[in-house]
Amino acid sequence: MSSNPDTDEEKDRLFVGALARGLRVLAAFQPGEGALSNQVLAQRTDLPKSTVSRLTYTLTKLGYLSQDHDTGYYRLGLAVLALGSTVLGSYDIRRVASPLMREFALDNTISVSLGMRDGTDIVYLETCRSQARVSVQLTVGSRVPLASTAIGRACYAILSPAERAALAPELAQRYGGDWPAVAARLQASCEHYAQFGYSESFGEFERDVMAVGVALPSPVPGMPVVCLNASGPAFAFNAEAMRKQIAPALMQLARRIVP
Amino acid sequence: MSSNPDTDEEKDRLFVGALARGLRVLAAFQPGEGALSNQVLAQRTDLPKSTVSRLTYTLTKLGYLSQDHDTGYYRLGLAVLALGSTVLGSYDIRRVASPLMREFALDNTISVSLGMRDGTDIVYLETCRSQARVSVQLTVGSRVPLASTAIGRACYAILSPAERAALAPELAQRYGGDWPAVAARLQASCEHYAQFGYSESFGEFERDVMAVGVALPSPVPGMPVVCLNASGPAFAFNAEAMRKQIAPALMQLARRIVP
DNA sequence: AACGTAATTCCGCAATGCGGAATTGCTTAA
DNA sequence: TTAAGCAATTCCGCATTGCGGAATTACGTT
Repeated sequence: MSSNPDTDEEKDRLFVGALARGLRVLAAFQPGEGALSNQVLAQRTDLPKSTVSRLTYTLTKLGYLSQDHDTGYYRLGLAVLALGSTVLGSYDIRRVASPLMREFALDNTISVSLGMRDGTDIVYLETCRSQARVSVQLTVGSRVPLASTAIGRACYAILSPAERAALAPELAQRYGGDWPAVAARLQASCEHYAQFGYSESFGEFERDVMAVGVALPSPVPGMPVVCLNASGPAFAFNAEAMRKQIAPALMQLARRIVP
Repeated sequence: MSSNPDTDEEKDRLFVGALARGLRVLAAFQPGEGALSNQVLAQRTDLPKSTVSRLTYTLTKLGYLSQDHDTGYYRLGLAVLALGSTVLGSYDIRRVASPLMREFALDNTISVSLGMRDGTDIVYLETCRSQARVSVQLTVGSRVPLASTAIGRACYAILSPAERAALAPELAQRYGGDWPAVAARLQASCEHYAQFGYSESFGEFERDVMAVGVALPSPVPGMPVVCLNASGPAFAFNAEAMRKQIAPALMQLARRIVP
């Protein structure tokens, strides 16, 4: 009867399959999309139509989905937004960091972001954009790869050897044949971080975007590490400007956020 | 066996109780809180401890909760944040509105917010804060009452008579004995809106905070109405400044967002 | 009116999720 | 070191719940 893809979970008597299926429906919605039909939801979740109908009915009653009166299509409901903002509100560091980040973005005409590691990704907890236009408009909740971004490399640089060892299989799976080259660049970035106190990603994650990253000192016990990223367009910031001006300012911002 | 509080739902064969219970666990977390124990979750959700254990186990496996290694306490996971930001990303209007709102906040040294009606509340979809300190630090996902806020009154002002009639029982239930007085103020606000094109809330929702609200024209078909709010401290903005300077500028902003 | 398709509802079935009891794990006090 | 207290987890018998395929309904198009 079960349709979980993970056979370990199929045999896991503690796992609540109906809850998992319901969340799978919510997760079927992608950023930037509008409303989805039952059929699309069934396709994306690989669930039977009657199962999807029951789940969408329940989620709509609870406010996690809303149904368009005209088309019958579904979109994520405001109850989901409430949960999302509750997550953000649970990170104390954002209250301290946000005003300082806005000031930094203004003073330096650069975008600055705060993020946290989640597996081989970094998830943005806060982002303050400069007025300059850059290609990637990353927002809170966005995920970027750890291996090719300045913020990700800063996070990786302050992992313990045990944590890096635990992460290696996930990275290897993600990068496949490219992993040796990626690993070499990560190692070089660690050395750079150890020597200079910040990491770099110049045009590697996003073409023509220059970025530096810094880890916040003394993370809260029991919490994953949190890092800062400053990024701007290559036409406005050359490598020297990033190294001589932005990187020191970002390290100073980190010290102001966590004195 | 069911522990749903709504007896209609208990008898509703289409309703998926396990999903509802799982979401109830997620909704137990409040903004500004950190991690919660199993016991607190059981208390807040009114579910047996073994039920909560099973649900938190499932939610943790799926990334919707994360468990602190030291204390065993739970906090909302980053998968919830992803859903929250997907909600925001599904509102096209935010992409257009956000840059214009930031510019407005800067130019006028005032906070500006975009919100949508959800029952008798307004939910914030975007907020751009001025540098001036105000008491209420509302963020995306925040709910404010429709009846006592400028943005709420603007939303109410453009509801059809049928929509207002449908909303009246919910408002009556919310305000109880105060409802007649609240209804009178809402009615007066509608008349003000009809005459001037904006609504006011001077020190009514939050002491010493002056606010005006405007509905965006021609809402997207099938979408709830979206409104703007501009608010600042009374020491910086008296009634005349709000009426002569801010309200016209906000109406102009609305026209720039939806030409 | 007929057809096609999406969506919902039905219904028989048994797996799943329930909750109280039992057990485990941890901290604190004696 | 031992005992007690409490939170949290796991067990387990039970039957409700949720499943998915079939049937039905709803709607748009021809």
